[in-house]
Amino acid sequence: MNEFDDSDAFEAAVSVTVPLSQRAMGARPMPYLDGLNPAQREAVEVLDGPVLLLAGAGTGKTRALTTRIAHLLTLGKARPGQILAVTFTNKAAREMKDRIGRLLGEMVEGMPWLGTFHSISVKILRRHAELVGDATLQLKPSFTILDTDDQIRLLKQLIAAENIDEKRWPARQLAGLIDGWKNRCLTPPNLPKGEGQAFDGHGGKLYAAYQRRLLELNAVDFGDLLMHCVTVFQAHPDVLHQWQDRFRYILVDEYQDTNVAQYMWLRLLAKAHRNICCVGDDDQSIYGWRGAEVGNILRFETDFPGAKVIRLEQNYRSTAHILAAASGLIEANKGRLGKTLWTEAEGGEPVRLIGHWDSEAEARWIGEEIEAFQGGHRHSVGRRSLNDIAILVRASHQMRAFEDRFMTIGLPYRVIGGPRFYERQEIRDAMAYFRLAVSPTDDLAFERVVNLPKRGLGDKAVQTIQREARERGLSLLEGAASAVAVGALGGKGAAALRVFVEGMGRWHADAIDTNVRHVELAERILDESGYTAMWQNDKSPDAPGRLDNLKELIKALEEFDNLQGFLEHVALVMDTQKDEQAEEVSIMTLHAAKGLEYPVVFLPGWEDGLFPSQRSMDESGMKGLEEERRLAYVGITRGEALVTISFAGNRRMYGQWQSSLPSRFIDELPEKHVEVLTPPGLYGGGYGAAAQTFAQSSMHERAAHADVYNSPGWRRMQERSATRVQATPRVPVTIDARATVSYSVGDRVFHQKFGNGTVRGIAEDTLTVEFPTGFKTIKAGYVQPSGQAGNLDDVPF
DNA sequence: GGTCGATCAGTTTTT
DNA sequence: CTGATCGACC
Repeated sequence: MNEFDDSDAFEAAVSVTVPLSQRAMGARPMPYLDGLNPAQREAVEVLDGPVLLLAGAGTGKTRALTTRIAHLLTLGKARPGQILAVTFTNKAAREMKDRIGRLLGEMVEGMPWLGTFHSISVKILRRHAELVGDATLQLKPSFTILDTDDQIRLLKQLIAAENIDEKRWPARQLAGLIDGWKNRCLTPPNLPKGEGQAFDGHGGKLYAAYQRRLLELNAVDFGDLLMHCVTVFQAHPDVLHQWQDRFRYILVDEYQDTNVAQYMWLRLLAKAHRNICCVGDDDQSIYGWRGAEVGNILRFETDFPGAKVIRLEQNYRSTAHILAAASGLIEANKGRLGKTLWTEAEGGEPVRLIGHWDSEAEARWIGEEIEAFQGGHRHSVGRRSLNDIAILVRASHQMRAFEDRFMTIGLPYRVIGGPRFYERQEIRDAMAYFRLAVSPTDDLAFERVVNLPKRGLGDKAVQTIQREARERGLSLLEGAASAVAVGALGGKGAAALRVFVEGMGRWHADAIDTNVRHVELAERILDESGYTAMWQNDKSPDAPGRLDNLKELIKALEEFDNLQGFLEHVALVMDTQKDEQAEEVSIMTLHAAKGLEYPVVFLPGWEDGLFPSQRSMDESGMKGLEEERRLAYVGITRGEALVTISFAGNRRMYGQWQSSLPSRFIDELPEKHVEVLTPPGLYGGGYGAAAQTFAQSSMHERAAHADVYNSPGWRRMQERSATRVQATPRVPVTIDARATVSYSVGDRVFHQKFGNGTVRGIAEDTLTVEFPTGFKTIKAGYVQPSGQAGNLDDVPF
């Protein structure tokens, strides 16, 4: 319970990791040091004083970091509770725990201060909550953490209270501003005058009102976690000293992504002993748009005079061609700390470059390439599992072309980084019910679920409840009870509200009763409130999926002792790792790909305006362009064996076809390491004369009002490909469809995305299905026989 | 109070 | 072309 006395039992375990007896018997004392290269070894062994570890892509950064921790522990320089190790994501924290565990035996839970900036800040803040606020009102240690939804809802109320036209000044925008301020640790009183004028002159005032309201709700948002910590440290030197003493060694992952608040947080904690080791790569800084300051890493040596800078440059991931292409590109950026990645690996294929007629052709071609890989008919790279292949796009809307295409040809894929489990609507709704049952004063949760499922309680009823609550100084739930009692509400809404309030009373009683099993209680809340029924009665195609998610939520509850503990956990650890066994191609954004690696990588959409993104360049000029270039660098360096860059001359955007020029980044790639492929349909590609004629005639048409094929990039492609014309082999591949069920025309089938439909045609394993949204051609493996087969009511005409 | 149509905007995302 | 959001109407 009390993290202050850490885990002594655990520390005992560490000391026996390498028992003296074993050492005396000749066991190597530090086996984990074996196999490190000289730079990595230095990174592990220079323990005291400030260290900046510049770790290029694929250079064994995590290994160095985790080994360093193992080394600190083994040498007895610090106990586990005295090491602060910060990451940005829960995933990274989890991975570090796992790897330290593997290095030192089963001690995974022993690092209480290994976690994200936010989770560590919560732990710190809970101990000093009363120092946040003013003489009239302070935060309490039981504060709740608001998610983005709650935050927006709150801001909407405040904007309305100020009589501001919410249409011209949307709450989202204000949320963004406030976020930006908190990222820079600007509290309302410290906000520069000019900045406070943002949002039609009301920015500063609304910010102050918002902070006040949060305090009243005993709540904080994500930005507050860091900012409050910093302000507490600054205002209370005694508190700061206590933490400075505790954390003898500090390690920071992805330092290039830190914002001002995180930077201040770290500096304050490291000021006394200066044992801080920051790991990062200035070339992979891609989060400037959300407050990250590359300057933090560039300035490290000035911030910590005498800092030791260690470069990890030996790459263990990619071929020399891939590294050279990436390095050549990133050299165009100014103000880098500078690194030269190298590899011992020999051979490998150059980075491939191909231009396509349009975005559909691009998707088609990539689909065919992947099928060819799967069949093992392609390249030195050999046969590849779908799990080895990733498509990395600049913007998520690019994914659609691939999804559509892969759906049609029956190529299994997964999208990484979509809406996360705990961000889904049904999960948040359920969570709000649980929150309210646990803390009946959670007004935001009340507002979320009071009319969900529909209970006939609209804006007016909610206003009545709010008035009632305010007048009597009650929470909304109590206010609702009171409104029912005094008969402030008429009609059926009153009856429904009574049921809701009574139910909530029962659930709360059960929530605090340790004899009631929380998993069962959770299920009961969802059933008795009518929430489950709401989705059961919902006929939309995603309703079954939502019910599944709710089941999964209940299952996740089993790992906790009570609802309270679960809610606490979920506020910060908003991800669940689902086992990904299936063979699927991964599709994701470049941002989501950071830190990942794949043998085969496709980088489509390298067109000026899309990548680099026009908006980035407009908003941030050269800085923006450089960040885009780093993004390109991140993309290329994800690939291990084969990277393929492509662009399209035409792309459908907002329903309109728009022509585009190849990305300027293409011309920045070093030619020696690039092989230009000939697109099918042009210059005698694999599609035959008819396709070629078609392509060429259309090409002239296009050229009439777009200069795509006169662009430098395109011209150079033509020059390069003049000597080698490579036909694209088209290998027919049968993708193994899942369950083999046979269908006949007229059968009812269900599809995850399109819902229920009727089979109208069959060709081999491909079905033509009529969905409410239209006809689709789909591999049989992608649909299931519909449970409602034979129900004539559901069959159109 | 709920539903349906018009209107409008439209990167990248973690906690 | 989509999807989200808001206001008018039932």
